[in-house]
Parts: sequence; C-alpha cells; structure tokens
Amino acid sequence: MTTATLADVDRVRGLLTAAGYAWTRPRATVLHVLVAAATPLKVEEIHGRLPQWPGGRGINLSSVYRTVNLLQGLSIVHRVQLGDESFRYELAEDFRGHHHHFVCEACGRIEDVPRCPLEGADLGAGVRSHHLELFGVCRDCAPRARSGRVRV
Amino acid sequence: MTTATLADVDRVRGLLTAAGYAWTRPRATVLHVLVAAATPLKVEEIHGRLPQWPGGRGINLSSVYRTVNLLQGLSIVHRVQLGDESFRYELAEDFRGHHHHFVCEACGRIEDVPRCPLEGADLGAGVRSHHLELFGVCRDCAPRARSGRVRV
DNA sequence: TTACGTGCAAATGTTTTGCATAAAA
DNA sequence: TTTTATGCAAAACATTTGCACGTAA
Repeated sequence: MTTATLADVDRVRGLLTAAGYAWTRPRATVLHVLVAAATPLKVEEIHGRLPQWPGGRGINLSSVYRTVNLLQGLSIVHRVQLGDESFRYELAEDFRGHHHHFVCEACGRIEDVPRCPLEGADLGAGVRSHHLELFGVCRDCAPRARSGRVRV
Repeated sequence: MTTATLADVDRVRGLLTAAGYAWTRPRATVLHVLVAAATPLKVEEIHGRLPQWPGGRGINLSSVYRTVNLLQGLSIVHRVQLGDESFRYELAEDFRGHHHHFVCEACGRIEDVPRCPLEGADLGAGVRSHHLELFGVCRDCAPRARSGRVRV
C-alpha cells in the first residue's frame, strides 16, 4: 500500500485532460478529498469534506456522484463495498497500491490491510480480480470485547 | 460447499419456533426458494420465484424483505455483495458450507467457489470473518473473450 | 464562443416502516 | 383470544437524470 500525495492530483489532472475531460473545481476538490482520505469514503462523506468557497456556495451532491463515476470509469478511483448499504470510493490501485480493508464490527473503524492474504494463491482459471474484506474486532475494541462490554 | 435440501427447511422451522417466531406461509415459501437456489438471490428475484396461491394472491415484497432480515438476524441466511447495487441472500454457512462466489464480468453468471483460497492463511489478529468475491471470465465466455467478441 | 460541466429539482431503484387487517399460537 | 405477522401505501435513503445556466477550453 502506498500513501497518496498531492502529486497524484496532478497526475489525475493529466489523465482527465488527456481523455478530453475538463479540469473543474468540483473535480479538483473531490480529488483532493480522496487523496487526503485514510479510508474509502461514502459519497455523502466526500461531500461533507468539500470546502465551501467564498459566497457560501458549495458543490452539489450530484456533481460528487458524477465525479466519482467518471473517475471510476477511468480507473482512477475504485469502488468498495464494506457490508453496508452505500458504496465507498478510494484512489485506485495504481495510486494507492493493492490492499484490502479490515472493518471493526464493534466500532465501525476501517483499517487498510496492506498485505494481500491471497498473494500467491491459486484462484482458478479465468479469475482476473478479487474483492476481499476482513471483519473482526480492532485492537482498541479487543479488551472491551473480551470483557463482554461491546457487542459484535 | 454443501447442497441445501428440504430437510433444511424443517431445521429452520425448528430454529424459528425455538426463537419464538411463527412459521408462516411467507416465511416457508421464501425459505423454499432459498433452499432451491443455486446462487445468492436479490430480494426482487426471491419475490419473482414465489408461487402465487389460489385466488391470485401472492406474497408482498415487504414481507420478503422482513423475512430475509429476520433470517439474517438469526444467522440462517447470509447477505452477499457482488459489486452491484443490491444485496443478495443465500442460506448461511451452517447449511451450505463455507464458500465464495465467482462472477463472470462478461455474462453476469455467478458460480459457487467451494474451496476457500484463504484456507490456512494468516489474516491477522482480531479477524473473525471475511468476504471474498472473485471476478473474471467464465469458461463459456472465455473463447469469445479471447476473440474480442465480448467486453469485460 | 462553443462544448462540456454543474446546480437544482425531479425521477428512479432499493429498502424500511406505520397502521389496519389477517393469521398463528 | 391474544399476539405476532402480513399487506398495502407511504416514507426514507442512495443514486441517477433532464434541463437551463455557467464555465473551462
């Protein structure tokens, strides 16, 4: 797993313009949020982290949806399902490296799992990609889980 | 992986009544559909497979939702996410055995993967369960994929 | 200046819920 | 007969879309 940097924003800008798409304020700010994010985010969360610019105007939720869909189509962002209802988005493997996620069932916290447990495994003919998510109890919750004070 | 049988219906009936829930027509028919299903089903698909009984009356979609939610809470059914918008449901591990799914990106077909590629893998401390889905091109689509006649 | 992107509001699809009725226990 | 489940309709979400206006190229 790799940490995303501001250089990635420039790289994406290059990809977008090369593909004939405009570099606009909504696209740039959504990208900044994704680059800064430690975990995959719901569209609503991305939207909540977007700055309002002078005049109290902000970016519309639809534009965030349109942006993540566009970036997903260009393989710049990756869509993740972590067991609940909404999709989450993060920078694609090319930027962040191949990794998975661990979800704490006690506190909801999401952690990156940088090492793929399937490395070297034989997944069978025809398999081109995989989704793997791990669930359990994180270090912080483990003591309380043992004492029965949290429900997982 | 194990194939579900009609005996499973009785077993579930026992679990439900033991937990204080009634054995009703909607619950029984939903269960029959799940037992007969070869792959995890969307609620809409379960609903579409339910028989209408004499008089043209059928089971309401809400009741199917309520049933799968109830059965999920009792660990009788398991909720699966295969990359698209809706949840799919199948009988839980206890009935069908631990397995995963392969999704063909060319034709959409879902296949059971009876052998867990994570068997024996070290998933790290605190991990209690995992979701793994494999994506690729199935045997039927592979020749056409090679000739470039399908888009994956 | 022209094409493309965005805001806004309405539409869509999925899932949940309130309430009166129907069916299990 | 009492409690619990169901049908139906409406609500609650998540996401997409049509269209007039704004803005990047």
